[in-house]
Amino acid sequence: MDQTGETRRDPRRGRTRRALLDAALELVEKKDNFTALSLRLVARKAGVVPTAFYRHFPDMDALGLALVDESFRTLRQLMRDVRAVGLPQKQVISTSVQTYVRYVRDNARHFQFVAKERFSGSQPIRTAIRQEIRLFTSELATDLSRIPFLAKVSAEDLQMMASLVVNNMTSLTEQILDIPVDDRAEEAFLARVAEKQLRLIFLGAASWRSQPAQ
Amino acid sequence: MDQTGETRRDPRRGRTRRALLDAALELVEKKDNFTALSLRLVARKAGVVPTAFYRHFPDMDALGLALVDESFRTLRQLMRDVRAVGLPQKQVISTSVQTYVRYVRDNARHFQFVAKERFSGSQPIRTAIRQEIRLFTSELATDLSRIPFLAKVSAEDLQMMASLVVNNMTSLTEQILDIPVDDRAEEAFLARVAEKQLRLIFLGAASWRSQPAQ
DNA sequence: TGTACATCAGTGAACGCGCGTTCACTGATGTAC
DNA sequence: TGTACATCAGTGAACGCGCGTTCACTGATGTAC
Repeated sequence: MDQTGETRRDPRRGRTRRALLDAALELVEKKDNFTALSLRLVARKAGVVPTAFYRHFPDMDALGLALVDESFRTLRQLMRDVRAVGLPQKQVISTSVQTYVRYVRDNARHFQFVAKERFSGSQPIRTAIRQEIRLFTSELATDLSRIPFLAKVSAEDLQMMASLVVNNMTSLTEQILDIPVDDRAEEAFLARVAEKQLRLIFLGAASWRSQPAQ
Repeated sequence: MDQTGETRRDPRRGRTRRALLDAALELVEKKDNFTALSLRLVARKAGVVPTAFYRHFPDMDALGLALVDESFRTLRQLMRDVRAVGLPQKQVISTSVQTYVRYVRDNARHFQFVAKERFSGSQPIRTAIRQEIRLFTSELATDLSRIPFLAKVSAEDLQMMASLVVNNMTSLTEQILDIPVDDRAEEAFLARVAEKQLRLIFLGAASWRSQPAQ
């Protein structure tokens, strides 16, 4: 009854689990996507025999869901940190984009995994990712509602604006992941475009309702 | 020398090729993604023996590239038609979104394929899709440059705006594909949100440069 | 601290299966006369 | 139009391979005394 994983003290348990997760992340980059991985391949990369896999996950889907969870747990942490610290209002967009790009770089394998599985993963994995993104968008909508010039925007329109922002950050993420890690020039260019896009969105948002049609 | 496919008159050739393409499209919906399909499975679904596959494509990647080509060829045709006809300026956004949503529904399998393979396909397939989207975005930027209130916007900023629009149409596409075909209410809701997002973008675009920062 | 025991992480052999690709073939179809 | 021939789309057997999963096992590690 008390074997919920918390009480299992064998240190190998945690190490091998970590090794399996890391092996999967590495192999996703090399083999196009997660579905293309085999249990045996992941076990081999992690340095254990195939049957050892079952000590940690019932199947590959369970491992994939653990990766989804990890990916968004750290992203939520980032958002919480940013909210707690607050940002200099002056270049809030520029700073946010810079921070985010660095974060994507630092967690490239997790973002790569999510980008790839968002549409082409197994049904449970797709559902889990979609749910996380929906949650994230709602949290952003709440943040937006606190911005003075958006005070009068309806809840539905705030969601609409939040998803506009999320769509474009998603696109930025995927573009960042597509360029070589050392191409700082291209990275800076993509960041600059994303900044402009966000500025344009907020420009539109600021005059929303006040003059809704062209 | 003259055997470029044009001169091969056996009617079975075209029929089986079509059957293979259709089989792959159908199986992509059922099996999560294209990489997960096997040559044997596609051949079986198309009603031919595995070896017959090689009469039409050297490997699965070649079939995938043919599907990418088909998908964007028809999309480009739609765009050309829209440009030729022109749209009533009054509800240009609303009409465009309606037309596009209907088009996505009518070609759901092709769009599904592209959405899934854009990030998780094999390298050649990803590259082909990316190239098509880049081309599409550039064409849209050209269209935007003809809009009077965008006449003074720089080429780079037009690209930036075009990619903003494409990102959000892409997201709309993927959301449309995710809901059941008969859920017209949800479909209408998604279309309405997309319309608002485009209106907000054009609102921002209209005041771009005239007052670049908030 | 030292020992005896229980737990369970990891092993290794075995299985049946679907895979991509090869090869020699069959027979339907289009073409030349 | 009718026939003889060439082309090549589709067949079917065979191969070696990596797969997921089963099972009985070994031995490292933590715990109770």
